Amino acid sequence: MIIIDYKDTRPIYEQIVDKFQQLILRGIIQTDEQMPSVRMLAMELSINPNTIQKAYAELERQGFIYAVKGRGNFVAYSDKLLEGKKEEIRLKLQNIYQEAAEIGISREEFQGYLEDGRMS
Amino acid sequence: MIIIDYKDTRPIYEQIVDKFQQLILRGIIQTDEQMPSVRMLAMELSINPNTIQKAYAELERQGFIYAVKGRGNFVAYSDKLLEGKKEEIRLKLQNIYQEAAEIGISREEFQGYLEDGRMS
DNA sequence: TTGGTGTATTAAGGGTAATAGTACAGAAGG
DNA sequence: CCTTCTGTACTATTACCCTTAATACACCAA
Repeated sequence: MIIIDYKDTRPIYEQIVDKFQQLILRGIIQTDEQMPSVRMLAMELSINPNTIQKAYAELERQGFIYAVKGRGNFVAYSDKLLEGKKEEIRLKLQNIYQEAAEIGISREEFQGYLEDGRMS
Repeated sequence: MIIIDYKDTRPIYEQIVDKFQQLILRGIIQTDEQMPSVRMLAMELSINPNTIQKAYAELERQGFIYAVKGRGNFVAYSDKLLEGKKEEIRLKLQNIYQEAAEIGISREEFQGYLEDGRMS
């Protein structure tokens, strides 16, 4: 379900956060479904429980999951999460467009990248 | 010419690299023009010469400048640099589009972000 | 010769990521 | 009640990267 990419320069906990965001937003893990326990997932990925703990704390902070002491972590999906993610993507797109503009790429040329790329 | 943003989480040397890439790609500093000396720029920005040195080494590695011992660093612009930067932007755009697709955003919706944003 | 240039080296500090180990509290089931 | 699972909290340690600091050396030009 989760795979760590050690070639990725981002920290492990961040990769885990992103992966679970995807799984939740795409409905692969559904509302109120139980997340893997901190210790189980740590064992499975051969990393330290503290790292999972950090990822789960972040997911809870962002509203993706909720924790019940003694029972586990559960998915707390709502439409607001999807909207938040969309907004994040809008911002990233803006930043790239700005970066393109800064080196003299016109809006038309930029849009062209999206057209002829036909990105998978 | 160069301003360091201490609120930025990226390392200083990376900010300097990016800034000079822009200045060179936009033609504000032109081919064979002399770069500020390592020591001078360090003084001006109130940072350590080693940090500038690291930025210049990276710029040289990427082909943006060339160094002449005892004389200074000079701009080595060529069209290939602009093409390289465009390719980098294309890749970033692809990654974002893929991220959008992964949470169920259609190509049309994604293109819409570019239209109605009217990004400055 | 003097002063400015790039370059290399070593040492030290600070921050963050990750690991390791321990401890405590709550829930579930026998 | 007891055991075992769960989350949570805390400290210590290791490792890596960024940055500063202080030198030292080689090269070029005036």
